[in-house]
Amino acid sequence: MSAFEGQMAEYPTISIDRFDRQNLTARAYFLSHCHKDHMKGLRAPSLKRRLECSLKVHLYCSPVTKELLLTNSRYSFWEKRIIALEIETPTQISLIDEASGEKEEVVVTLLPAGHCPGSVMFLFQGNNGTVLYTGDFRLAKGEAARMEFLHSGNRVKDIQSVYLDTTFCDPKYYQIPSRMECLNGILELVRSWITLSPYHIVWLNCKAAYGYEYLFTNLSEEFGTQVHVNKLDMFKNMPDILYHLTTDRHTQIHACRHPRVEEFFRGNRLPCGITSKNGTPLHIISIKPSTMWFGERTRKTNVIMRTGESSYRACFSFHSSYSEIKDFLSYIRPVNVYPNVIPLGATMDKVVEILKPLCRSFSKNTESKYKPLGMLKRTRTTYLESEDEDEDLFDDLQSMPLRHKIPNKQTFQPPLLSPKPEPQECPGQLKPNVASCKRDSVESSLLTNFVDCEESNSEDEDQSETVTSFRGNLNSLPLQQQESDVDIPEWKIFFKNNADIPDDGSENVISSTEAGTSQSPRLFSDSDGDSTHISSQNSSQSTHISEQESQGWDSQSDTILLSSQERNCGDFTYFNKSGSRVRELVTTCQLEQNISGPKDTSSDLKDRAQDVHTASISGGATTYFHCLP
DNA sequence: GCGATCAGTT
DNA sequence: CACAACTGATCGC
Repeated sequence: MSAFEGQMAEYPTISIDRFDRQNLTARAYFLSHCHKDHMKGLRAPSLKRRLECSLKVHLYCSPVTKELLLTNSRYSFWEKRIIALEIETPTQISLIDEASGEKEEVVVTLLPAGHCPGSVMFLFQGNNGTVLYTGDFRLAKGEAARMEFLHSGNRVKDIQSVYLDTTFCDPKYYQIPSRMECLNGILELVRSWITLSPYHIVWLNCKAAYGYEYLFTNLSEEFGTQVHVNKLDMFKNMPDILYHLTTDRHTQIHACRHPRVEEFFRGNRLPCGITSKNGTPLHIISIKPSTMWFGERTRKTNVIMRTGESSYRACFSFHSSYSEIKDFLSYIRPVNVYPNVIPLGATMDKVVEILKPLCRSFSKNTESKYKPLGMLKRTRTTYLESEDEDEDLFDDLQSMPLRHKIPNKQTFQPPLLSPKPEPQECPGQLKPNVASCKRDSVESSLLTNFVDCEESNSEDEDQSETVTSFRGNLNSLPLQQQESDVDIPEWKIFFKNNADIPDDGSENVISSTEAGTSQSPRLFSDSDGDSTHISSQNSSQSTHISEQESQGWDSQSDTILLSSQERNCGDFTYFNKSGSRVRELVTTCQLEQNISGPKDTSSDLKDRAQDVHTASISGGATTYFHCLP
């Protein structure tokens, strides 16, 4: 749960993900994603009143978030005041104090966060430095290196502060199986059940929250079976999701909900009420997505656990694991880091103690201030923190030698992908042992196995040593390029294989258990290492919102959008009130001056010029599923 | 009656 | 396995 109060030290006149108390006077609002704990105060009468008399105040978010928000009529009063910003499109925003007329410029860029549909991080650039607010995120190791806008040229931007999702920032959450491993485990479990007969039904016991959509779309795609949900109107303009959902209860996969689900389930009844089909009773299993984690040295990562006769838990996480968080932060190496979340059982101090060593200011204090003789330009690592007045006089090349951007344009590696699992390999669906059904992976058999849950996780382990032993590896991440590469810059790039689990090559342990008399499926899931193929590269979850959306450009006079193509030319592009596009040509230098203030120096200018220059990928498509499966 | 907050549940 | 939302009780306006 986010404990972020809404304001960042560097840009206190904007509020993010909080809309109450001191945030009521913000000059601009930002919403990273559509989860309730990030929307506190967003529909309060006090804010509504403020809005009525402060006409220049807007709420900025991704197009998908805007759509999800406005589907809820309680938020419709925002309609004229929301401005959807395209992903990875730097946009200049004027922060105006309506009383004094005082004005400050800031450039914001939305980066996909992989948490739920529409979820983004906000990268702000302005007179008080570059800061990153991550919102909630799940990014695999190495993803930061692939994010174009965290870089200037081939190097990481100089980021002053990161406001970080620290939900799992505790060594006990060292590793969480990758999205793909989890998805594969669930796919196999579902397959083993619904292929038994048309009366075999799977119920996904999901929370009422966005974030499971990629699970639904993958299941639907894999089995040609739409998923039953209570409500789908929020996806009316997202055909790639909508297509895989249904409100027709006659389907084998359900994700419907009911306040008294547990009692329903005990009575062999689905939350939507049905218990039989054509008079034949249904055989229902429940799968409850839950976060599972493993210690640093744990090899076996069972992504499916059996918790009862007809109940399973499946590994599923909206948030990055401890090692993913550290990987992300150690790549960015900001001067400061501020946790947005205090994990249960932890304290702010403890979290900061973990994160500080990954920041530059820490290096300054603890590492020797060795400077090679003859070096004309000092490194940032040594001095930076105190004052940044003059930092820009110095080239920072020295300070970031280990971090190289991984090119975004890469070719997707098909060999590991077997989009459709070979059905012929699963002749005996009735056979309890699904091992025969496993998909081939190139290097390792990817068994999926459940572990009975009689004993709760024995997996947890030696957490005490994890911190120290891990510390040495922090800068080692950029070398995962051998992974697949993709050409399309949007969410799909996250669907490739990431060797995000440290692999020391130990063996899988398959703990099939329980002779079980029922028809319960036998599933294994392991994951020793790299997950492999995913069912498909998949049905475009690139939920582009259909045309009429992504407008909302009413009263955008304060917003300037630097669109992809034009950025190269140093153009300004923005939208006028009628929604039509207006371009205003400026030179790159003019642009820089607009963005940066008096403190700017040549180096900073150079950096930003590079930003503009390198910002040319990612064609202008509308909107995407910013949940990165 | 509405909203904020808290405890409990899933 | 701890995410995120819902429910219900209580308090205040």
